[in-house]
Amino acid sequence: MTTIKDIAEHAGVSFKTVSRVINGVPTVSRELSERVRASIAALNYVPNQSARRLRGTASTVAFVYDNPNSHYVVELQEGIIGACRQRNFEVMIHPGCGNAAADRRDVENLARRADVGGLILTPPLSEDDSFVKRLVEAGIDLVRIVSGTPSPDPAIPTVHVNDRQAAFELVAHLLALGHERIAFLEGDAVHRSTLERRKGYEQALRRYRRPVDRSLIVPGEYTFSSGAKRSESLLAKGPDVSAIVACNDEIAAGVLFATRCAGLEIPRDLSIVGFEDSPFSRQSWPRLSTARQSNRELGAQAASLLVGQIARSPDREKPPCSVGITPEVVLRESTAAPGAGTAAK
Amino acid sequence: MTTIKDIAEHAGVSFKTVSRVINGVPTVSRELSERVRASIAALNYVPNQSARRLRGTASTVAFVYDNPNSHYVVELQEGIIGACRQRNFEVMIHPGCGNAAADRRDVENLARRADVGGLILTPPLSEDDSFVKRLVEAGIDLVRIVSGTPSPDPAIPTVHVNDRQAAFELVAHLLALGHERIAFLEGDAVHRSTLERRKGYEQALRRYRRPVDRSLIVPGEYTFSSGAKRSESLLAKGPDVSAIVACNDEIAAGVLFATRCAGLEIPRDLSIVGFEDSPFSRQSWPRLSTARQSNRELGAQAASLLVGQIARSPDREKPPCSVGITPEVVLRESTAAPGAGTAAK
DNA sequence: CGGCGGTCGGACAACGTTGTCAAAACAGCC
DNA sequence: GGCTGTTTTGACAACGTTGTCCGACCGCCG
Repeated sequence: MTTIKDIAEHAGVSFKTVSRVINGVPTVSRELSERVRASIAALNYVPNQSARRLRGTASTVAFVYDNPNSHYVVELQEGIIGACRQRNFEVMIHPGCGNAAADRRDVENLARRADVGGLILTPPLSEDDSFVKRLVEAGIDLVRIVSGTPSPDPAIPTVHVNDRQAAFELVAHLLALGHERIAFLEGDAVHRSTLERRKGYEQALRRYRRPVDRSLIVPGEYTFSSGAKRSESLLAKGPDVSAIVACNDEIAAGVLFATRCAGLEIPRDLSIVGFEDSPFSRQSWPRLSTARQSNRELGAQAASLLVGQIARSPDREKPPCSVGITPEVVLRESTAAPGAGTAAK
Repeated sequence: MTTIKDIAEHAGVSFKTVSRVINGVPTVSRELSERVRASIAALNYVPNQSARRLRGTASTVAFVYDNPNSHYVVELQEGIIGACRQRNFEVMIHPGCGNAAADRRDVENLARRADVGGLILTPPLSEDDSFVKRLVEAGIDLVRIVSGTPSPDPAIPTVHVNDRQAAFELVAHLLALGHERIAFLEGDAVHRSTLERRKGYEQALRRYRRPVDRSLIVPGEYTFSSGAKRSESLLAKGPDVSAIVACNDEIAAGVLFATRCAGLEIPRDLSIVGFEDSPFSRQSWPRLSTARQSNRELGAQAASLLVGQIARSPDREKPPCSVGITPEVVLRESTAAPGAGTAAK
């Protein structure tokens, strides 16, 4: 394995100078600096990250998730990895086990590890406020990704996803199409996105002077079967519903499944919208109208924030640390004016 | 951060004894050993992996992928992470960039890094034989995951996925249902799974004395749109096709989409099967018959093999190193006898 | 009593890197 | 020559862990 000393020998300088060049210390002449850089390229040398971490000059960020949504996880982690690679940070992936209590304990141990510099937390763990606060007060650097609007008091570094706004826009679109009875299928209550999306739904109704009918808001889970089951019973008792807002695309997929079994045609008999722009939403027929967010950007933002936290000088105060992302509405064939037209190509 | 010396102090022993306990050196009395273990648990100490890696006694495996299929990637990586965590190995995730030449260069540099002990390669990179051979000959420990049957000469540690067998069984099932004209939609040619699945398809036809009609084998890609496009043109010119074998579920999803646009009903007018048991196959309507493999197990197997490679004493020969997994056929509502029944619930 | 195996601790080196500090070499200036 | 200032080098410690070697102590056996 090539080390810093091999570079020094190859370039004819002391290994200390090589270290200076790598770390950008300004007191090194241009000539030597270039010779060292040439040698690094020639031997394609990469500094040993383990040694750096041991020394305390490099660090690792842990990406913690417990989410069955694969494309969300992969996109997020690719965003994180990309941002970290630029800055010579390593990424450790930490999947949860599904048990919230065990996961919390796991994460606490993870944060205590010497080779972990900071955490990136995702829902639902990131939305357990007392847990997150405890970690922060213990001096652990972290960034949480949560659903919500940026708070004025960014005591905890956070990336906010403005689901409320996205839901507002989706519902406003349905209202504009002429829908009056719009049902809302919630996701898991532990996910704040459920609450935020419902708030956006209610705000849109109020904003456009429509009543909020609690019987049209149906609790449930972020799963296919939960979507199917709920839409069945919803349509059984209330045939006047002309549009359904599903809290994510997987629920929407369940709705699609169940309504098709019931002989309804989408979007003629029922309009459906989801959230997340999952691959399914592009592959189903009809394709789903939904709200899209760039999870890669989300991950990159979170990683940048965390790196900033970790790299700050310890005496300084924390830098400002709250950013937001608003999903973008994507209209496809699952929405139309009530009774109007089919999804035929 | 708690170190080995904190443990020593807490247990009232020398830090050397703690090291011995952790590394399972037998010359330590049961009593002391238990006291040390208790202290480790009490302070929930985890050895600093960076120090171990620097010392050469721990290592990292890199998981290299370049695959748009999120659930495949996540399941695989969770299998790998689980297997590595037990053995105190770290996992580094290395997503490809989509450019094969750049990826190869990237991986070569990755393998050269001092803090990377070995690689887990996935298709299509793992199936570039000359590239893989070059790495192995350079003394790099790796395990490749490929489509195929275990070879008698396991010079390169490999986990084989027996796609041929799976395809054989799917086609045999279609033949048993009474289908005679069965089309085959290929995936990307760079993926060996395309070839293997086609071979299984052809073997089944031959085994049951049916002709292999080359015009029914359509090249293409592992994408939704490729599936949609090909099934359109296939049905336009050859209306006698009663079943389609798609090389994966995403292609099958495209077929489902296009046939529905064309007004066909599945499975009455056409039977469809896919591969991979993706979430889509369970969420579409009708649900797809497909071949399922446990990607978590696949990842765990690959990781175990690689850990064995890395941990072997350097003078010893390589241990035997080839294992196989055969996907399991899952029958759902997208297959039926030709013309028989609908997918009604 | 002397020697032996089992058990433990101390001292030290090593892994690759970076930070600190002192010192050497060189320049330009009075 | 003596001064300041810049550039380069060397020596050394430190991060946490493991391995090697040696010495100390224990109880046990001959």
